[in-house]
Amino acid sequence: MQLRQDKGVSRKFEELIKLALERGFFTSASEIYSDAPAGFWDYGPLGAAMKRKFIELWRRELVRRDCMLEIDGAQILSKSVFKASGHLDSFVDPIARCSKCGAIYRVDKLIEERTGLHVPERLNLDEMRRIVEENDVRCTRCGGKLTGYYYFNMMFRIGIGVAEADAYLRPETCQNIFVDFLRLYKTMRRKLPFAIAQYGKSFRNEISPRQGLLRMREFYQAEIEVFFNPNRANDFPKADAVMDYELRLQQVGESEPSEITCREALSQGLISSKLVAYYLALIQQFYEKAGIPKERIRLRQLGEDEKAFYAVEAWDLEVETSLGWIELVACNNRGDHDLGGHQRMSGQEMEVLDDGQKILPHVFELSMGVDRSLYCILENFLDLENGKTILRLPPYLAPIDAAILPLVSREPLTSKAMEIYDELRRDFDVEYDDSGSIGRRYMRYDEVGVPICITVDYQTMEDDTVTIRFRDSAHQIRVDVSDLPCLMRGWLAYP
RNA sequence: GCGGCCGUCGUCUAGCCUGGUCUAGGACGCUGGCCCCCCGAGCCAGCGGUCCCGGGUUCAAAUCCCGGCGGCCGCACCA
Repeated sequence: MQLRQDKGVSRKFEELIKLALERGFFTSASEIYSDAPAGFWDYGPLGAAMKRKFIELWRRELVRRDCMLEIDGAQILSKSVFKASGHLDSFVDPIARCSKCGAIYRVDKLIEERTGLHVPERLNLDEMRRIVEENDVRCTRCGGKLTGYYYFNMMFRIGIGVAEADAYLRPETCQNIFVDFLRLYKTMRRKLPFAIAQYGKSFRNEISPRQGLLRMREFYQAEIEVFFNPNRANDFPKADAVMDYELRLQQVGESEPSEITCREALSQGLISSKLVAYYLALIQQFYEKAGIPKERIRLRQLGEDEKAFYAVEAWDLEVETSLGWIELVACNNRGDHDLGGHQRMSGQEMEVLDDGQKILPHVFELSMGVDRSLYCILENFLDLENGKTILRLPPYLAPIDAAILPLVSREPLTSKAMEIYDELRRDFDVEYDDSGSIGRRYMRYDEVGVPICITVDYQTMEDDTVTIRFRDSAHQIRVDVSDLPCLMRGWLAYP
């Protein structure tokens, strides 16, 4: 049930991009230059503030809730890291060029398209060339022969120092976590199972970035890597608390998700272990806390042909938008792919003691696309009814907590409003605004999701009370100025 | 990267086909003033445009031609 439109992007997508540009959520990077490459975006003040609040929710609902360790790693990592992780060899597309017209093709896709033969993921270039020649696969445009076979690696390669030694911008944040695993395990005094989290930038040289924040070349990930003993993945008492929680699972071959408790999913064998069930529950709950309605969330199981090269079990958390279902979190069981790879490559033994024996931990990850998540949340709460734009964000995700507005731009109301602004602005993200009629200002702040407006009027001058006007209902109440900090903390509180 | 459509103030757009009257017009927004107002009020003034970039044709290019860059959709890839 894709909601994808036949023509153009959705109206909501367009309105959101427009709002983002006009009000400072995000804008394309290098904008004023005509050579600005696609796939790079700058967050403006409101976007940066909202992202900060989103990450704070992530810390609250995942990192702190589950006692994870959070690190902040380098974005440039050595070539060896990516040899070990497999990205150097496997994070590639096989490419060939038409010798006549220069058209560029993905060889595996072209073979499948022309011959119907399925090309396995890890077939090497020579074999692909052989298949091309045996089946006389040619350029679809001019019929020319294919030449110049090579692998296009989606990592950005960079040169370090004057010698320009090969290194790469990380294509996923988690490699730092794997490389640092043993030191963290030893120094932070953890026992399996435990998780390490990281929020930061990743870089992928996408062939064709599209759709604003949804596919970028430089993007934020918030990743969680859970290290566990594969023999004891069901010895996991923490999961008991979520056993009756209903996951919205969509298995391979199904077209709709179905709600099923963790307990039931485990007994039917849909999920490999209690540990995996627990983390799937946590991530689904996180998006519910972010305000996405449950029926717009699904955990879709990936088939063999869809999974990343390192995954042995994979679920994507997806959210339904006006553009269709968008993948926000890859939930992958990476097995021992990463620690095993780094152990072989570095010679550093990665095995740890658990349950009386040395084992190489397996990894289950929750790899979240932050920018995509922000898009989906913004779109979800964008209300365009009645010719007005109201961004009905949960208060704890709103970039601005409150606006402080003198009813009219005249003394002593302006000074009084400024006084309240001075009083609040170190504890809250508040703005002062006396420009334009009060109605216009209410609308202005509705558009960017400010949940409450604090209006200073003539009565304020008499009894030190202000009008509180709520974004979602437009209802007003009167409160004492001295009660504002306490009341605001309540209105902005997490659920 | 291919194919289709497209690119004019912050945003939306008129003009492009039929080159000159365009030193590019309007609306919304924004700024200042009057007004002093509890849900986008009104009036006045103002700011704001490399017409995506580069080249070509022409006496003359937003307009015609070529190349590039970018956007959207489709193919594909993915957080």
